[in-house]
Amino acid sequence: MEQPPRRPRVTGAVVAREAGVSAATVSYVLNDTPGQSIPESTRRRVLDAAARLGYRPNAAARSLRVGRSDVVVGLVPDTGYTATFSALMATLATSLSAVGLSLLLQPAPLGTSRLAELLRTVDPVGVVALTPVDDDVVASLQGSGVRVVVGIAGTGDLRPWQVQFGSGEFGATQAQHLRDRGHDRIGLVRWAREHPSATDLGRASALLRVMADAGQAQIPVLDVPTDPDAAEQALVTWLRDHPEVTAVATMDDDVAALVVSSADRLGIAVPGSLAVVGAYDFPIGTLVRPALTTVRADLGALIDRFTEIIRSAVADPAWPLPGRIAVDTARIVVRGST
Amino acid sequence: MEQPPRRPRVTGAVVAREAGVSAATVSYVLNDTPGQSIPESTRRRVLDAAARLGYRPNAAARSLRVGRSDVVVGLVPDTGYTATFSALMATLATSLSAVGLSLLLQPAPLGTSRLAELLRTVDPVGVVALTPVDDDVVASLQGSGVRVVVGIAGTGDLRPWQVQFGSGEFGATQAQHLRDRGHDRIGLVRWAREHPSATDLGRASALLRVMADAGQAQIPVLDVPTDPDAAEQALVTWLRDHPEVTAVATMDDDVAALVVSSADRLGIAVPGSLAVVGAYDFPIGTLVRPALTTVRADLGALIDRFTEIIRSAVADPAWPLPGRIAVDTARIVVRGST
DNA sequence: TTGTAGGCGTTATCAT
DNA sequence: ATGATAACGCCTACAA
Repeated sequence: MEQPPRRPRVTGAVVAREAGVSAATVSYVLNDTPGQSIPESTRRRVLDAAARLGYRPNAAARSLRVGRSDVVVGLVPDTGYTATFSALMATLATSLSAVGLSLLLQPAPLGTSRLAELLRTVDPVGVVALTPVDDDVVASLQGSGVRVVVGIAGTGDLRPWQVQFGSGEFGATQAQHLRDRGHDRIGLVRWAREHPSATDLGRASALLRVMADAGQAQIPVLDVPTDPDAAEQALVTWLRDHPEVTAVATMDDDVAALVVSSADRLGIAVPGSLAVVGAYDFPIGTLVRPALTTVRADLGALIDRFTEIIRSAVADPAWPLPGRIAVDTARIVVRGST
Repeated sequence: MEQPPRRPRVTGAVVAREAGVSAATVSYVLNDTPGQSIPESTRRRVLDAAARLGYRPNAAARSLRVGRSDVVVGLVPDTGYTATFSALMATLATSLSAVGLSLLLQPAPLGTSRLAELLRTVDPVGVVALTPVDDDVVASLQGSGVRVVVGIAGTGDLRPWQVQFGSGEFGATQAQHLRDRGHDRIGLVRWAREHPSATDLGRASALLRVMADAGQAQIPVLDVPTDPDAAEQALVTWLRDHPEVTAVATMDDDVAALVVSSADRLGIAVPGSLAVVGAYDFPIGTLVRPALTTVRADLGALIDRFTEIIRSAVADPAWPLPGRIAVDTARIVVRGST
């Protein structure tokens, strides 16, 4: 097995020779450089030659010249990288490539120094952070030619260049849906964790905010153990202890499915006596009966927004930073459980 | 809100000036160029200067010079990009970055022309394909300086530079486990699809292969409709029609969970009267009772192998292509359902 | 042992 | 309207 010979590179110079013009002209034509008047005939000759030879501009040379690459760095969590995030990144890659940008994945969390290294090496034009970024990281980003940073906000305030995604709105959307269905005493069921994540907390507080308007000042919360038997036991006890609760919102469809099956065992009718709304639209949601009403992120909308922000930041040298942007991506999917 | 000023770039020349040597010496020291004898004192001065200034070699310039980048392109399916694949890519990114390579995600399927474009623009050093690649794509890869291609094999023969992953072995592992448990009449349960995928077919044939040795020449197959009610109906009927079946292997844990709950309703004891083995270790598997025995990919092993292959292909200019490689990554996770 | 010089492919400035 | 030419940062023969 031999390494095959590398075929010669088609450079701008080769195209220029083929078209009978200079390399500069090729560049002008191919980039539609403003302030140049190229006659249509020349233009055609260059375009034809480029197409015929299959010319592709070299990314490295271009980056070296303009001092910035076409790369958008995607910071992905090194743990808890969910199917939702993954779908988002894959789709974002498609969407960015349509505007001539490439997505380069980097696992996070990255220390500031490590990230700074990366930035100076590849000169990315933008950063998409699916993981929270610290202030000092953002500071190092600002000095290194990165034009735009869009990210997922955790708790706390949004930063400039950040787009908020998920968490809080999910809770509000769940609560709103239950209110619309006439419920004013709802409960929250989550997985028991040592330390509740920012998402957990955000979800709960959003729920509380919406329900407060409906006259419910406090929300009973159940932290479900991961062990199946203990989980069902806990659920059964909790449901018995909170007869005033007519609906529950859950952190994800897995717990929601558990709630439905426990209610079934207790003879509690769903959604008649207890409404259940899940989250993330897991496959299990369509397998249980009744099928789960759930909340999921409208990734299409989010990605369009991401791409548009990045695109305009790249295209316009004096792009006005948008300050804070909030994108509401939570969508309710109504099925049988509410 | 203003665009902050870009701080000046730390180039090799700057480091050279700081260290009081020439740019060439800096390059020699930083790259450990063989055949050069640099005194320790000079060496230290250069290293110190580089560290002090935070020097990072520019990827674009290096690529331009060397004619090849440090980028490994990852071809990801634009549909059916599962959590498993995503975890694989994220981890692979980490693992590659440890050897100085970057992962650049590209959505697939890409037509040959589109892929060829990409290759000529970024000059990747390797390609990791999570999606099957056609012969002509491989051909175009060979001519463009790509040093290695590792991929997921579908049906058919493995190609040189390809590493096989998943599918077939899953079926064999499931069957082997059930044989070990004493079953010699097993059934296969999958989701009903218009066109069975290569994975579906591979899984079934591997199952058949193993069971043939145990004296079972044919395997009853049930294609479960996605509608929940129809699904349970189909399962109940099928279980009644195949009393000889003492164990079932399923395509994933979602169907497996469904089998368990249907068996429960029919009064069939699991695993006493019916053993069930799922696949992919979905969260639902630990939520049902009995918890699901399942098969999952040992991604750690796979990624180590991917990285090692890529690393050596990149490091050694005359890397002997390994022909075909098969990595067995299927691992059984024994829980209560078998 | 270390420095000089040339070139990788592109784009931008300045002539023509 | 188009063509030389320089420069981006790095690597590496070759010269000193």
